[in-house]
Amino acid sequence: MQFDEERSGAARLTEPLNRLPLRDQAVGVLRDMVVTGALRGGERINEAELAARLGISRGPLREAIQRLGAEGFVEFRLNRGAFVRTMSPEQIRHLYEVRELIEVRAAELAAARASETGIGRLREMLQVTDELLSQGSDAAYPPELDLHELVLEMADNSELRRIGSDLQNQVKLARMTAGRAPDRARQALAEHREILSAITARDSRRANRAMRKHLRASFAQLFPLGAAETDLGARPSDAAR
Amino acid sequence: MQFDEERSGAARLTEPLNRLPLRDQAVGVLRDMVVTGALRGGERINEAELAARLGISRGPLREAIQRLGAEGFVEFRLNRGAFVRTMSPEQIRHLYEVRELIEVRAAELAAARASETGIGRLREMLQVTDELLSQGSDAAYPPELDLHELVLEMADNSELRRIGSDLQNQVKLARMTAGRAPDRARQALAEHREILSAITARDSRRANRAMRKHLRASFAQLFPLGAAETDLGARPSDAAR
DNA sequence: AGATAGCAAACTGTTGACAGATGAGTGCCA
DNA sequence: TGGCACTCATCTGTCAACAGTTTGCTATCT
Repeated sequence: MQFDEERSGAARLTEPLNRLPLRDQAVGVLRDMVVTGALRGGERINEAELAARLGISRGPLREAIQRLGAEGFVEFRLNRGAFVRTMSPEQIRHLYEVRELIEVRAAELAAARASETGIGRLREMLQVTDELLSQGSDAAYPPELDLHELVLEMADNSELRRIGSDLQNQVKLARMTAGRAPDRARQALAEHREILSAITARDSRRANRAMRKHLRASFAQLFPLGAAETDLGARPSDAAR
Repeated sequence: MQFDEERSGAARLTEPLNRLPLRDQAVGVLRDMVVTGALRGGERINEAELAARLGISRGPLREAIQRLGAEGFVEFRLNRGAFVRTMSPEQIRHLYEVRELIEVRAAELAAARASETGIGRLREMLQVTDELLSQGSDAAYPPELDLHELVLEMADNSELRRIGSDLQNQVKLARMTAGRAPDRARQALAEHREILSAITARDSRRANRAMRKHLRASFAQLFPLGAAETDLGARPSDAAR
């Protein structure tokens, strides 16, 4: 999100040819710490201690914390510093409402707009998905393969991608505060398969329905009851262009 | 966005009872400087000079710049610092695509969900709008009255509001880079009136259409040609709940 | 004259230290 | 024994200075 070279995954404190500013490395590490629970919801961030732990000084760390703040990972209290954000069930419901809006449209656009090379990448992922499905239920994607990020990219709209990635982060935070839920990996894979299949077939309507179904199931898993509260309707829209 | 007390408008470097951290005051000032053109697109931000101009040191200023970065107002280059972001015509098109998605839904939800007191506030704004319409064409809303923010608030979804406000900022940036366009104030007021009327009547379909029409006209003004490129369809959706 | 290597100024990235605020703990008083 | 004021350690907010990089300029060589 800041430099070309930055990747969203676990940024190590190593040194590439052009080592990134400590601030940017810290952003990556902090994001990971929040979504993995190394920093727990509601916990106060002790700057001096954390800086020492990362082996940097408070300056770059404070800059990183500001970024986390803008991304919704932490909140600030006057003269008390930063606290890891917790999301209320209502906020999580709101989040999934917006996520559905964004990602369903992304799936539609991906089906309508994806380039040939893009379709190729989707096919690869589809193949990986099928292999995982044929294997055991403890299957998991390799970490660099993320269906939602891929769909957002295929949609070919820089702003949609920016917002979508932001929401992906929020979802990770929501999963932390809501606590780990029962294993849904296998089910999710099957839903992914349907999404991928629809997009590679360039079928916007089917992509719409498949993504919507997937997201609602994902939400229902977080809150087994009351999932039907959001009634946004599943009407497909005409494809763009 | 960071503390309760922060307001989005022109934050002065004064001191309330609990004076905000310099960093937060700087965020407000910098946002204003970008959207008013005091800092021009593409311009490099000289930290030492700007800090001196604001009467603060580089520390808090750098933290503020990080926030601006996360908000999309500035971009970073390694060892070159921060530069005020410019948006390409394509990025602006993308922005308006997403804005339509978000704000049209917000208008629908506002019509469906707005509380009685919320409807009251909308009626007030409707009245102000009518007064302005009956006056000269140089009429303008008082700065604290923003239809789009109000609609986002009425939609009663914290995440939708967060994303929507973010997009509002992007739009301001887009207006700067696209340059001031011909006077559309009067036309915009009429469109606002239709939106307000629809929401206070709790008519989601009409609110949908009115907001969509308004946003497309707003986009067309920035790019008089090629506005029809985004063909997202104007189908109304069922109201939520 | 044009190109190139070296130098110096300017600026970012980073650090450590100071000042003010917060809140937990302590002792005093009713 | 319960409540309250005070004290003090801890931590955030802020600043000033140091270090490494980038870039424009100058001088030299071809």
